[in-house]
Amino acid sequence: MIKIQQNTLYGEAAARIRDMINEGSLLPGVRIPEKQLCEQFGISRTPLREALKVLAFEGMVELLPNRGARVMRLTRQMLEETYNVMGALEGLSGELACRHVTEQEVADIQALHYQMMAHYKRGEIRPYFELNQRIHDAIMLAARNDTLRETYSSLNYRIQRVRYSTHMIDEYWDQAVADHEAMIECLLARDGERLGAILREHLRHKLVVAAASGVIDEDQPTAV
Amino acid sequence: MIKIQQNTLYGEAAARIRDMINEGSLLPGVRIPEKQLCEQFGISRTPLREALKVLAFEGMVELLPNRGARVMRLTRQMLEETYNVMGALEGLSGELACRHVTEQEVADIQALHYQMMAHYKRGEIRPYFELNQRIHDAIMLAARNDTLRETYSSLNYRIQRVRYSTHMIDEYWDQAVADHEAMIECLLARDGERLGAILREHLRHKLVVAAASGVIDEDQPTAV
DNA sequence: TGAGCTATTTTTGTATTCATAATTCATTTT
DNA sequence: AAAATGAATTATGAATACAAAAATAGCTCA
Repeated sequence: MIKIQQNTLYGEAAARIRDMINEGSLLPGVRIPEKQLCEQFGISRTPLREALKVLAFEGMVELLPNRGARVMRLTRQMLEETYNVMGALEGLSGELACRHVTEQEVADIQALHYQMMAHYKRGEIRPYFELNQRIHDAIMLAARNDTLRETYSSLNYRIQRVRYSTHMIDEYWDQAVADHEAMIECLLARDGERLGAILREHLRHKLVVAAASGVIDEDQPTAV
Repeated sequence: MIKIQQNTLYGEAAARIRDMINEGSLLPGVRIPEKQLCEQFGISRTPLREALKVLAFEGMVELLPNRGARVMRLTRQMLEETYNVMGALEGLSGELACRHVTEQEVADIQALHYQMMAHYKRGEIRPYFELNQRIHDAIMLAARNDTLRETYSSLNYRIQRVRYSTHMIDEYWDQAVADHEAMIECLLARDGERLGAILREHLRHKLVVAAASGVIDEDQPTAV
């Protein structure tokens, strides 16, 4: 099967750089040498630089005039800010989802939830995370607001690397699962206000976990 | 006074195109011919194209592969979506502002408020809008969350053209002023939750005004 | 030997050029 | 005459070339 390559070079490049940052092959604070990446991707500098512009706007890299691009460092402050904003957005997604969600979607989300619970009980963290993400995505989709979804997604990119490297402490994990139980109840009852509130709180808990995991650059630039 | 030209060509170009869209010299849906703008700005295509990438990410223009850039049209749907998201963000700004705002800032905001009220009583809509914007900005600043501010600002760009062209009906104007009175009270009482709720509602009212003003492209693409 | 300056190299920012896809216009055919 | 096809033109996407700024290295001189 031939993949239809609708994507432009700069879009492709942006995606790859994003992945590299999230996977840790490009470390926070380090310079991104255009030439090297061009060779690596087999493209010229023009589309690569366009990609960097997009990523800069996303907040993945910072562009210093005449001094090139650097991978944005996540300070504790920034992470806190981002989680707060994402909390507000997820809260809205919950409210809107309760208004627009279909029976079918609720059923699907419930199914995902039970699947997730199974992984939780077995202590399988990776699959748990996977399902968790899919549930949140499903709620976001049910909100029927693409602007919201894109805004959220853009912020989410920035902190993916933290999420990936997060390892759960049991206590927080239990709390997260409890949040999810309550979320399902709200969805069934179409209680948007409460679902919104839970989602906001839910993100606040996640922040604590992320902060504890120690992947954050403290505000004073540590080397690298 | 010499303006410090820290800005790059692409940043300058992006700003100018933004302004052109907001002022109406580039109309929704029309193609943006690269060559023409290059001549107009006196720059080459490279920085201009970089500018378009940024604007595309902001949601000001849409980039169709091999078919160039078009000014994004504001459908009713999009406007509604955007106002919802901005409402959530302003709501958060209110909550955070009540936590972080200084006495001095509250006093400044109050001063702006009274200034605004004076214009309201005199029916001076332009200066009223100006002060109104500054009050919201001040609250946003008091929230001490740059991520929030930038996210909000990016969405705000998209709908500036609607705001500019909005003419107030007395009824809505009265409502807006009432909202503002309540906002000041909340700020003084540091009642973040209520301030947040008011701001969310406040934006909902603005949507009604914008929708009524008829500057929106309906979802079915009208010519142009 | 070390500090400061200059020259060289490297890298970034911008312009130009080349290739390819889309659009337009003319011609042909039904 | 209208529709369809194909050639010419134009615009976009990407690569290369050039200019300017920053980083580096080497050199001089105290």
